[in-house]
Amino acid sequence: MAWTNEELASRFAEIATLLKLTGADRFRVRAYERAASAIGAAPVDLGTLSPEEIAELKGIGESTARKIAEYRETGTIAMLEELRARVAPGATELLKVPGLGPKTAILLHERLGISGVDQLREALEAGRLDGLPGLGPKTQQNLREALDRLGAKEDGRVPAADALSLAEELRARMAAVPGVVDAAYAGSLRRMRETVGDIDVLVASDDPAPVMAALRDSDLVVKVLAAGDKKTSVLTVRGLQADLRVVAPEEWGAALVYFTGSKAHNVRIRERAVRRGLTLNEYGVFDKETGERLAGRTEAEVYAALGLAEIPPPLREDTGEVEAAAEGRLPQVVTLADLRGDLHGHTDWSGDGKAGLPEMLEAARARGLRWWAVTDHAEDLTMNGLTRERMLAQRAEIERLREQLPDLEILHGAELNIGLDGSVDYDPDFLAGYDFTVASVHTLFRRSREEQTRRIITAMHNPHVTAIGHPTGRKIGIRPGYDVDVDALIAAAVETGTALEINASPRRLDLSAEWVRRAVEAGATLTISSDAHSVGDLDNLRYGVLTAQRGRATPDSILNCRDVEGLRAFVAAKRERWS
DNA sequence: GCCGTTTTCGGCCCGACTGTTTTCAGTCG
Repeated sequence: MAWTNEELASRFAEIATLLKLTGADRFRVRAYERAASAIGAAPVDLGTLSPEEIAELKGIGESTARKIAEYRETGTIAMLEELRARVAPGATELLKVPGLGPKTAILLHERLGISGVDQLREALEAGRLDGLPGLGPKTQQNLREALDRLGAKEDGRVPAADALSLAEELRARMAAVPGVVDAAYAGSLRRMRETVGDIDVLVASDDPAPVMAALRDSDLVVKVLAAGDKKTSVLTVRGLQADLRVVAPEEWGAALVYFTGSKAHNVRIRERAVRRGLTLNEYGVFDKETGERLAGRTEAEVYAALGLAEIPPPLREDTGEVEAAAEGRLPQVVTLADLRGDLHGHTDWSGDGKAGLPEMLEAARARGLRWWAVTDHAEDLTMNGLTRERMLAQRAEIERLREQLPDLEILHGAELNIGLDGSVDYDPDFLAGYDFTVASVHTLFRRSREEQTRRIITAMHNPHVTAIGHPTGRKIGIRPGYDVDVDALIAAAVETGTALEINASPRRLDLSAEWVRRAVEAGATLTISSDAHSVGDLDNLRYGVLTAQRGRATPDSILNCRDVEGLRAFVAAKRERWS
């Protein structure tokens, strides 16, 4: 079964871009952009639906449905081919230059025949842009600098893992400025997208000037891109743009909604506001007739004024969440407060753990967890693994610590290694001594899809394997992971009663939100696991929760939302059924 | 091109900032 949505979405996005370059009506362009996003986010493979069913999806009408059918039948779309023939091949890359939009791209092409960034560079150097309307010396200089930055990075987005610490640092510095009531990072980072294009920091204060100055003068900033009374944009040391917006405290909720996005979500709720005789902007919800202010201090207040339940940030992608919130059928997604324990964590008993067992346990307890599974590496991982003897010694140590930490339940587990044949470390009797195990692939990534899939499914049939760790092995921005049929893993997880991990490390987020959604729909049980190697890593659980929210997972799908008896019952059920 | 608490046509989100515009267009988010 081919999964064609992503491919289709990119074709429609291309149509939208090409239409812009032909000067098409902007609403028509927006319709294609919406169609692309609706296709990309559809929870079912459009290859399996009839044209009538496809046209029922929000944002997809008759015309788009016809083009989808055409693409399925012929492998292409005539309109797209015509546009490709009309627009010069390099023209779309002009739109990737910050500050250069469709109007300027068309102007450059019509007046100077420019249809690519290299041609633009040459024309700038030769002074051929002089005298064109709207392209004075400042604009030309901005274009030169934008072209230089464009050459320095491959694409504009970086893994969220690379932006989080900088965002947190910026937030903390802004929060420390006198007069600041609240500070948060927003944008795609708050929605927990896997990659982000910039960092958005929002501050509530009645005195914006010192906050703006604190950012401009920061040692984290290499260039100020724009500086106004309400908004400042800078380029940071890591080449990532950061936008700062300061609002009054009573505007905080409205600004947080606006700055968190997504853009498509904002457009959707503003349309809803207009239909109800209201105006929504970053300062609040207002009555259109009287101008009276109706909401703005909190996000919940803003959504309520629009007749909506509060929508968790990861769901704000205009993929049906607004309609669901209006009809009271928003999924009650898992929250950090729902987590009672953590099922994957390391100590310095493993070669790669950085903190001692007592420290890790105390840190888990301090974060409000009721139980914590110690899962150091098993012996087959030669560098970091523990022998049987060391494992038994650790178990004895845990026994002692249980008396010292009466309000934290300690589970003794292990992170097992899945061999190429699907076997795991130790023998069945030894494995039966663990309270819980997670089994992961750590070696031989470059095997075929069939081998990898068979390997993991075989491990799932082991009665002592409770969960599969980081099921695809990817590291965002570093490596794609091994080739594996995740749909088959999900089916086997349901069949065998094995849990699938949502590894909460921002570098992994594995399973991804898209796979979480499909696993939840298939009825699988998931874990949200920190995979902590240090005390601070325990805070990564929140990124796992946000990923689970993006995948619309509710607490009943998440193993670590159960109390410890519930967890033990899950482990026992699988052992009894398959032993 | 899509869509309907204004329902099959006439609308389609809203504001900040920049530069070159002497009142606003273009771009961005």
